[in-house]
Amino acid sequence: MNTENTKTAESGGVDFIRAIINEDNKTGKYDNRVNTRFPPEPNGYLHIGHAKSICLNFGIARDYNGICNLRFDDTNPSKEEQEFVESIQADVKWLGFDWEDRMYFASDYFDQLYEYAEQLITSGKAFVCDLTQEQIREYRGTLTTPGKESPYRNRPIEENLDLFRRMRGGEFEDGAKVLRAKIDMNSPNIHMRDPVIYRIMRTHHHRTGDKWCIYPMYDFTHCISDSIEKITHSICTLEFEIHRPLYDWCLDELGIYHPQQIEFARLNLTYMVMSKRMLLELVKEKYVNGWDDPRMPTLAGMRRRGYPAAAIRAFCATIGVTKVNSLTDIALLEYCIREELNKTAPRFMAVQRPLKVVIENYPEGQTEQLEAVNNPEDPGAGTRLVPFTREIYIEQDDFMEDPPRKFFRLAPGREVRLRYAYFITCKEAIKDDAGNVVELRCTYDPATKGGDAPDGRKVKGTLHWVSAEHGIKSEVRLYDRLFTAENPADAPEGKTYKDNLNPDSLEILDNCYLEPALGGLESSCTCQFERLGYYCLDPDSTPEKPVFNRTITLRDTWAKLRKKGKA
RNA sequence: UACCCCGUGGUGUAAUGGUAGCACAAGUGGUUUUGGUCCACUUAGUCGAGGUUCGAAUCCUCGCGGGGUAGCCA
Repeated sequence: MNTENTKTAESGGVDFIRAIINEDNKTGKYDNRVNTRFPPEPNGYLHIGHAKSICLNFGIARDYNGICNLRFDDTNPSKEEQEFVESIQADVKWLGFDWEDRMYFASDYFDQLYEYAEQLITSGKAFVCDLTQEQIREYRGTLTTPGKESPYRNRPIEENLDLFRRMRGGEFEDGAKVLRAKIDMNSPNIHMRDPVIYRIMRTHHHRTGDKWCIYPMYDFTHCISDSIEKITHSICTLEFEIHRPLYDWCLDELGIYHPQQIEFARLNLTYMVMSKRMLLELVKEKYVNGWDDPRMPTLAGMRRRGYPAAAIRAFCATIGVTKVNSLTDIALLEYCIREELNKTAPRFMAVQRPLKVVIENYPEGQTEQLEAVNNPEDPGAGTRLVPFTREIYIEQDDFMEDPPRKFFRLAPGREVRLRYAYFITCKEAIKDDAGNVVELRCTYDPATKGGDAPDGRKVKGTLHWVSAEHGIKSEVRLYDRLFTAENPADAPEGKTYKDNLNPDSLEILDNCYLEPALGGLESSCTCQFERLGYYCLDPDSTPEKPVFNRTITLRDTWAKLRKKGKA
């Protein structure tokens, strides 16, 4: 077993949590055991922020030859659904992690949790309180003023036990009574002011059905669940820092095995929101087309968008783990995606906005099969044949009638290379009545077959193309950032994050042409459309009409030049 | 204004009392049958003031700034 972690391929190095574990292993605190857990509540889909936690927890287990459990924190049935339980499992697996036979549910512990609650009552550390919700709030005090004790605080133990059993038995209305830990109403930490640990709630639970009408609260459940599972390091996000004294209190009062809670800063990404409430709203109010909309920061959305799991893992390793509240530039994620895809994605040619080109001196009816490289980064990927004909499509952006200085593509009288094919020269641009260029008449040089001129002459531009006769018609969906503000959740007075929605986050192109090899593509594979970007097949595809999602564009220095007005 | 946490280039991080480094972003050149990739280079940082020390991003004090916490949510 590794007791000291140094560096592994997928972890960024020794973060502060691994440093704590190294120290614990030095002192033998947990007998050099490492057991983490990923504990989502099944009330929504997992997002990239969860990926950070998953990579951390499963990554630590991997690095120390320990184990990581998947545990559903399902103690509030009013928000939880089986659909989410399933999507969470699918997403963790897709990300590349395996909990093996260790999938647990907090609801599996309801019986034990109940016993521990009785134990707390018996030791005089918990009481049944009849105060209303509003009264409890008043008695709690505020951030700057102490609370005051509930009049029910000193009920005899036997009475508390009896009342709690009758709560479980369904004798009282929802909300009529709660079980509270008896700690300290003067604590500067509000979470220690006799926190509620059980409430009456007649809600059907997605796993335990109607067996229970009382449900334990997070603070009581989580520490005990960790204890039951013999977790060593219970890693959670910063907002639970203030809950740690309660976590420790419960386990100490119960006198049971005591894991160590460690908090880290959650992920924030520019131009994205990560709150479950907001994501749920985007879905319910149809600002996006479901949880797996490719614009969503959900893992399901990113998967559909074509982001490789390896890229997300690399991203999580790159951002590191600290306690600093931060806002990570989405460009870093995009870099990781491009880096992964550049290595792995097979290349193809596709035209998004077609402009017909007729090669006047190319024989009518002739088809040549030209050899194209599948991936210049991977010689083992081999080659394929692409059909070339007299009429082809090129990209509208690749022609300008009156080009600026630094435009290297096609223009009247100019010669360019068609990738893997021939040099062509533009002879004439044909326009419609409105003056739009609708067709180009060109000639080709037969001696340049394959793309090289025997006389050594050079061209500045190389264009992608698709045979008009052989091209597969397709729909392509172009995605842009969902929000226009760097930090959409941080909206000005009177506005909400929804006012920061980008109205142009989705553009649908329905007249695109694909080279024939794209017809037999596997749906799970993200490929490159040369010179355009990375794309993947969407589940909306039909045999008649494939639909592609643009995962991300290639880096485009030409677009950057134009944007800055330098060209 | 109570308690807790956190402040290193534009962004994310490393340096655990001993040369402030890496990545992204930005920019400049080179290579190139993808204006991709790749390569080289440039810009730019320890929140502030004291203190301890031969030596401080690191330890101490006081400020300043940011975040969290008042669910019968997690």
